[in-house]
Amino acid sequence: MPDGSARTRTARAKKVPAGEAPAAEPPAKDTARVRSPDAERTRLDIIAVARSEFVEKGLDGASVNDIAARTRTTKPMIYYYFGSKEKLYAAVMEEAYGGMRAVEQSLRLEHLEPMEAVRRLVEVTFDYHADNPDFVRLIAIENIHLARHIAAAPAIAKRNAAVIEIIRALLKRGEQEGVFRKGVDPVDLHLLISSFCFYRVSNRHTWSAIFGRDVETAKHAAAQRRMIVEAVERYLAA
Amino acid sequence: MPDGSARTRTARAKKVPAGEAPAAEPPAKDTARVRSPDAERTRLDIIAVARSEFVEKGLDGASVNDIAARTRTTKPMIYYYFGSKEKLYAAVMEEAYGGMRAVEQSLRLEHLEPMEAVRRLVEVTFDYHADNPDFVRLIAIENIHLARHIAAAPAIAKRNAAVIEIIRALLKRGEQEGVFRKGVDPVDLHLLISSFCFYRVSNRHTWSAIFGRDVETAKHAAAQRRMIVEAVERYLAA
DNA sequence: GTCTATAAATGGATAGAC
DNA sequence: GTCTATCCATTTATAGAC
Repeated sequence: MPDGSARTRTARAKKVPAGEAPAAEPPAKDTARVRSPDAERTRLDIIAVARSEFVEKGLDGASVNDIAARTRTTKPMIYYYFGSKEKLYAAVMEEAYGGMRAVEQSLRLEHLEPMEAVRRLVEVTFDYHADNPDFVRLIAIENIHLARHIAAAPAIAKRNAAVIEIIRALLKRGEQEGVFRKGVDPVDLHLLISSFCFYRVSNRHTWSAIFGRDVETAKHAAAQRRMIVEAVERYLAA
Repeated sequence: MPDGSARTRTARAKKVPAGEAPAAEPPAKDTARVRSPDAERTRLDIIAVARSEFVEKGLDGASVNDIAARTRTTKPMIYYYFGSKEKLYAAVMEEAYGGMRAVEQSLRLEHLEPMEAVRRLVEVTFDYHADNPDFVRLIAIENIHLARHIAAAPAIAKRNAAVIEIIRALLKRGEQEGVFRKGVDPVDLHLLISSFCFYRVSNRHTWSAIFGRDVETAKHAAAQRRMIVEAVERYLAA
């Protein structure tokens, strides 16, 4: 089993963790001091193309040949940089969570009334998923593969679990002010919010095939946005 | 593009819809009068094995070789019965929705008070998803493939859209009795319920990788079940 | 209807020159 | 670091005997 990708290694001193063949000294990838500007440019090019291919066709559906063809470089370079198709995919996954994380960090909910803060949290979560269907697809694909690749990269988990603390603080404040009920679990609340925002994007194809409704219609999207906001507000109300 | 699979054809009189090569008279599959009992047995055997392989590895990840190996028959037979890997997958998909549909039909909500009926609807939906993770995976996989295969089989859509009428009737009754608010869209309500029940199963792997919580723990499952019931009840309350 | 054997293409991955 | 050319396993799919 791979360790996620070479990216997680930060210290040059550390050698290959003893097990696989060293494979011709992979490029040391310090974000601080990059070996070659071109190398990093090539690397980002590969990641961008790979992301789009994996989004469209999944891990098994995508082919390294096709990825290489859309790159400015060639197939052996992909293996030189990433070692395998699966490690390339893992590198794509690692970047995928970045956006939502950034949004969550910029929320600054502590300046708002608790109920107002919840509304904002839900709306922001809704909008992010609606605006980033590629992100949603990547997560769905990763779940098909049992989250093997993000499970192998603990850094991802650590950074992402931060939302829970934001929600926990908000719940506590709301309880103390008497506007929220007591005993709500922050992880479960996050589940309630995320599930709706995610599912309406991830399952929009079966949904529109079965119910003949284009979920993405602006009119329905707005109604659904109001719906989840209100559902969460009412659920939390004291 | 295929029409879904040979299964949807009911009349023997109908010939191949003009386009592809007839390919050696595919087995006429009337559920009423089956040609050979063994043939139907073989067919069901293939479907069962294929379902399990597709569930585990997805459409692209599964291989016809592996499916055939686990069957009591051989690879050419799979092509004889289904024509292609993708049509075999489509046949699996067509059966996938059967269970949930059956559950919905047996609900008999009209004998319950509206609020009690909603609770029951939510609980049954929750339990079905929790007890059938394979079903959830198939739907997730189908969405990765843009629901191409169920979109090609309109019969699936028609049968499944029936829940909406059940919900619509329930909402109307609740409104008239004054216990439900007005103006709730039945499709959106179905979305609110389904999203939570589906997502907590479909995304349990990334979820447990990130939040380190096994969603399937009985304790958490029970809490989440109460949560979605209560969230929907409060959302609907007049 | 059911099998053995194989075609034909594509897949991931590398050797080795520069 | 980057490329050309290629290896070899695996894949979907069929031909053809029975």
